[in-house]
Amino acid sequence: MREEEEPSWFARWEEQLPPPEELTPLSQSLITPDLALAFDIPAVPNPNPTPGSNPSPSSLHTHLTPSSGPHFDPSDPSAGASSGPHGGCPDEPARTLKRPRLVWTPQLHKRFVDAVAHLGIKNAVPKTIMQLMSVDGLTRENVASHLQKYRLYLKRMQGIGNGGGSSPSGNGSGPLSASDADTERLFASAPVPHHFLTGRSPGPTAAPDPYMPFVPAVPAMSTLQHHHQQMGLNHHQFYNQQRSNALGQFNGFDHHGFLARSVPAQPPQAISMHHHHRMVGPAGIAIMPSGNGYMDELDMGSRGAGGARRELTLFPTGDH
DNA sequence: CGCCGAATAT
DNA sequence: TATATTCGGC
Repeated sequence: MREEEEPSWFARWEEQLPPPEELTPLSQSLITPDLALAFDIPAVPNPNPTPGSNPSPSSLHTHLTPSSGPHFDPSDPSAGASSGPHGGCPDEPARTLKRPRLVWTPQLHKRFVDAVAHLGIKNAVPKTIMQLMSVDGLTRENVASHLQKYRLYLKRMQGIGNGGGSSPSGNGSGPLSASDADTERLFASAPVPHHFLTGRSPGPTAAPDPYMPFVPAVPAMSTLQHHHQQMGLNHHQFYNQQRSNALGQFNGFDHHGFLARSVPAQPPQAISMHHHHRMVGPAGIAIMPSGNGYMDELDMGSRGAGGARRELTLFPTGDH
């Protein structure tokens, strides 16, 4: 019921940008695929050395697919080690190698939703969404797959006539599975724009939604337009920001060149593999006090609950 | 052909 | 399961 909140949409975006720690894992794209496969480690305790002291082993980190750069040169010194003693395929064409499954974390999903919101459901197609997201390594297929699921999710909600954030429980026409719960938490982590459910399309006139600041059909991405110091960011700056933060600095090798070691140790699969620990109420109801389990800085920042508010609040419970 | 979207596969 | 891959239609 609060709607007068209209800070800068981009400000919010910036807010959502996860700290470097969060982005680090994304740089997985850097390591050569074959290396990752070679290292296909079944279990690695804590591949994410977050100095903060938040031993949450699962979720939260977004893994990006290894950027299959057209001509990526995986000449990692450390990486080279793997290609040597194996005697499999000496020359490893990055292509034909399977990328690790992308894990859609709340952050990634948020970007996804924002992009879709900006485009409008009708105009939101995988390729465009992908471009808007500006996530390095993200493929059209990745987005398409997620989009498909997202659409189904929206559809369900439409039927229920509720928008945004609450579980469509109570809907007798749909057996709720654990899968739904999981999915819902993810989707619930990002607010669903109004026009989504109403099937509205933001025309050129654009509705006064906090989601549609401008949205060019496609970022012309022309040369740079230096106009720093501007509150009303231009698309370029906007996107630039995104890009920088989205995947973080996949460019630089990790702090100490340990990337080779630590990264392959973090196969996305492994993460999605074991996620059992969940706190469930006696009645079997998720104990999500405020609604969703994921609480990014966004929420906290807005609320200013006062008290502890820093870092991502995965799960308040360190229980395991 | 590329792309989208739904089905299908893993 | 969630995500990837395939397939048919524009």
